Amino acid sequence: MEKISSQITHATISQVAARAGVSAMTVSRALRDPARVSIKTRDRISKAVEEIGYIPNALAGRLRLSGTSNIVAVILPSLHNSLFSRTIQGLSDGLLGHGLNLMLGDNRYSRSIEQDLVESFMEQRPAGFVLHETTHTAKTNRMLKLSRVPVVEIGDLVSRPIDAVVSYSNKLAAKALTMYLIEKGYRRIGFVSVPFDNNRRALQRRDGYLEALKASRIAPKKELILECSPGFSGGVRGIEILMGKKVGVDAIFFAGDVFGIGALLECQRRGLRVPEGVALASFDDYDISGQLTPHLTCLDIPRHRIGLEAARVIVSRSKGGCTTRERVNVGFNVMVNGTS
Amino acid sequence: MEKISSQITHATISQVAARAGVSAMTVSRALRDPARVSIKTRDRISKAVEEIGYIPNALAGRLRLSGTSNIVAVILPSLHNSLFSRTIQGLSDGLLGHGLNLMLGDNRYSRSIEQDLVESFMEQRPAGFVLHETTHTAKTNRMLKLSRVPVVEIGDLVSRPIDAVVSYSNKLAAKALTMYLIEKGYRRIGFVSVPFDNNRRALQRRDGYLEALKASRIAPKKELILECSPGFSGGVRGIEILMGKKVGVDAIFFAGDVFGIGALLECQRRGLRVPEGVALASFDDYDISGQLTPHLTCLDIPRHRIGLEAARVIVSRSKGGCTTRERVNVGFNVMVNGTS
DNA sequence: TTGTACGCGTTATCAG
DNA sequence: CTGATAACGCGTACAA
Repeated sequence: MEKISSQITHATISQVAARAGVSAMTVSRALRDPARVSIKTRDRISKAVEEIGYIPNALAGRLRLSGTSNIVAVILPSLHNSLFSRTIQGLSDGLLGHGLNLMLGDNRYSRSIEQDLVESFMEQRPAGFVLHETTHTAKTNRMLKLSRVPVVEIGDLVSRPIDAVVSYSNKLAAKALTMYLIEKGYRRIGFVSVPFDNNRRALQRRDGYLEALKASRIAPKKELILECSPGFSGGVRGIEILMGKKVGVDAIFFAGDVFGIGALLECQRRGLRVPEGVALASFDDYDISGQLTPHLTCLDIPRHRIGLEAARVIVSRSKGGCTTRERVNVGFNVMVNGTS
Repeated sequence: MEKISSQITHATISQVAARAGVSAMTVSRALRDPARVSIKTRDRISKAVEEIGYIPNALAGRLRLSGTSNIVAVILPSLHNSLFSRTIQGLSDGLLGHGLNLMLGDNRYSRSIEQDLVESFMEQRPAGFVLHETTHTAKTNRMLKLSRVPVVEIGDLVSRPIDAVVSYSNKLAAKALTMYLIEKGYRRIGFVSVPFDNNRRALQRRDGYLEALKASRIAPKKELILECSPGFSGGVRGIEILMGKKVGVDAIFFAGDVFGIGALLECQRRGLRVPEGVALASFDDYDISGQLTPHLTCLDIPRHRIGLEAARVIVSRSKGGCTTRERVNVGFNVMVNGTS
């Protein structure tokens, strides 16, 4: 890391003080607790502040308070995903007005990058962490626990979070949607996921799917479970393979990313009727889904609310509220629409 | 703003020093410039660092350097928009490996919120600002100029940026796409935008559209220019109105948000053939566009690259590189596809 | 109501 | 190669 030189100039509190003809302390007070400063002095100070464009130095201020910054560190797997945008927006909404700001990083689905980010962010002494990932390297866990900084995990409703968790159960959600398909009469239900390797959420969803089958005494078939790489093309590929001659499915559960949308559009291109030819269901209700006909049957996950609640938890903890383990289940809804 | 109490604990450099049996200074050196510390000492120190889980305090460090933090402040109109996700991802990619982190805020399309954010972020003494907006309040301008912090504006290729600009010309882009439509033979070209009020980018796009008409000696018609609120439904509304009986258009340019997609889907629902019944063109190539048939004719704006280049400029300036006004034109492409 | 002294955790400088 | 000292900008505690 090279040196960060700079022509950057910032007025200091003593410059304001000099200009206003008072001590630095009086300026500090005028800014923080105006009532304890005479009106006359206060006016002179405000004028000086305006004139030289003084902006307090939070680095110094927070340091003096021997404390943390007013930054909340957020680490998501990727920034290029509209689901996460909704969560980020929720966080921003929830932090607004509490003097807390967002610092953002993406771990590119890698635990080791997450570890680097946590370390780097920790150097800023953030007021809290929001992590989408729920499984971490040992070192990441150690850093987070040692610092006792508020941590909210949001990717899955784990039973033993580091600190707090705000999420939904990926497993139960997947199970619920699968059960719905079964009740609806479908028996050969395909399951298309992003690659399972090391992806806890994907595995949880698969488990949910399998549990639903088991509960209904339907034997799972290996050839009905697919791993596809993210993107619309994954959904297309899912249709290609599962609608191939040998497999034979009557419904497909697209359990990740934008697979469901890609699949629905591919069906339309193929002239394959949905749900008559094959029923489709997917995780998450994207904005675009509602524009397609038929509207995709899906799981509605309150992504924005996850951000909002995570923010609430961070705010509460950073003010010294609850400090015991906390689990917030935001739940999910099975949205029955036209593709099933 | 209430007090931020905290049980948060962080080891200090002197604790490491005590444990390693050296002075704080030696620890600092061992971390920053290992070559100047004997191997033996260095090992003892690393051990101590590991044991107590020491993470440097950037607040204190940067303060001593009387300088800026390693945070880059980014302010976008909204976080819930996949275009901005691409820019954010580009920024993240471009900052990666330079020891700079992202701090993020959304101004909700309001200049006064932007002003508050700039002030709040400035308190963190960021290494630079990236602003999507190109018109600011007087105070915002003042704060940014006074601090001499690197600023990159990215929303439009303005001629006199505060500091630097990395963008494309909204006007030329809109003009180019309109010209293309005209050359293609269309004469009654509708123009659908987000509301113009105070939105410089929207106005620039309209100007480009009007210039293209003028250059081709086509008289602009008021009834062909529409303002719709953001979202797919704006595109739907555009179709509803412009395809109504009285208007009569042969092509429509959707100059904002996801209008083009909403419009194309609405045409499909209506059984309106594209481009035979009406040609469609839109700003920005969304991921989903390529999945629709026909693929939308559009302007391809390199959103990710804008983030990347903006990051590059910030990095360069924060290292004391170029400090004169800088304009980076990332350009755009007219992507001719099936809807025209 | 206002000012002084000190310390937050770190690092540049200079001495040893 | 290592340590002592001072200073970064601000706010608590106390004194005036």
